[in-house]
Amino acid sequence: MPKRADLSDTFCPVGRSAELLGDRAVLLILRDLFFGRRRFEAIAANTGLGPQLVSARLKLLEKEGVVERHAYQAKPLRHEYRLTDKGKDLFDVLYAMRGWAERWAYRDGETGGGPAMRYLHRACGTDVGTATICPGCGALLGYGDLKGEPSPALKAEQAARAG
Amino acid sequence: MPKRADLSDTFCPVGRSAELLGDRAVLLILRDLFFGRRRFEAIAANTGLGPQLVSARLKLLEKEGVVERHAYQAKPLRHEYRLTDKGKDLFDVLYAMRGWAERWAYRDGETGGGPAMRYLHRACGTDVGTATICPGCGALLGYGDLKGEPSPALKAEQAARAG
DNA sequence: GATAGTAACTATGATAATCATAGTGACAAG
DNA sequence: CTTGTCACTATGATTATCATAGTTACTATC
Repeated sequence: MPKRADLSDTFCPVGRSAELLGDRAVLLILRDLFFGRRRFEAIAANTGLGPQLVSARLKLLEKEGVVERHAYQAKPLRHEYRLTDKGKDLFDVLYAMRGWAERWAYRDGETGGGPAMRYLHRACGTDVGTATICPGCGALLGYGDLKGEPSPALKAEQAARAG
Repeated sequence: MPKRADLSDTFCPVGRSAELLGDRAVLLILRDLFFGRRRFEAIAANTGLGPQLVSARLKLLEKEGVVERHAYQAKPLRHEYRLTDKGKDLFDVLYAMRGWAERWAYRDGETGGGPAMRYLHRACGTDVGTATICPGCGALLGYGDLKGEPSPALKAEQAARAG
């Protein structure tokens, strides 16, 4: 790519988000962070992205205040990456993307019947499907309210990438 | 870029969405389509993307079943692009992106006080802010329920690009 | 105490996507 | 019959991405 046009000073809010989120690598890294993968190598392995790209994007996300680098051991200095509040607030975007894909992006029977990823409302145990409001108790759903459970097929895929 | 890794057969729903949505041009074009811009030239002018990119992405979106090409005149054959149901269902994603940006992506006072883009609930007239449930009447908000109104600054920017 | 990991990166070169700019085809209007 | 509009396609320079290999700083094993 050439020097891509800069959208960081548009007044359009979607344009501003697109500057950061309109990038496959950023989206995949955020997904992994929301999933609890905080280590560089774990993210690189699961996303399938090269270390150079992961490095560049984590630096960008850090600069944007979406993730924080955190040392988790000192002897050989090692860092992990954590979502900030600004980062956690991106959950709605990723959750909407997941909902759309569950509804439209799978051929019949491909997942073996259910969704590729099931979400349960922690408070009441209801399977929320792709809803943003719990069908069981009516509560508005956000990051932390939900417990994700990958389908067997997805779990197998992740295990294969980690090995 | 090299031949980018293919995510269309991951079982991860975010990965599948990212295959399409992890692209600045796609996001900007979708934004314009949701905004009612259906003509090639209007989209190219407003997004600032070159005609080649717009052409390529519209073809991709059509292939994915997100937009439909529709002839609006026959003499000189002219087409416009419309969102399909699958495309309209992406509203939640774009709306979540907009909400995040309104909350985090503007420096103080940059928009002149309010949000860069105001959304009113058609049914009750309430300004919904960045909520997904109407603060006035409690209804769940989707595409078609909302009326967007760009701020003066955003309106001026769009007019400048169209000129 | 030399070899083999482990984790988090950086370096290198080939490939391909993006941008800017210009051009095309079909018609309408002046 | 020249100019204008709309929806594109063509071309060449630039640069991001991928694949692969290498680096640094330790720890654990033989």
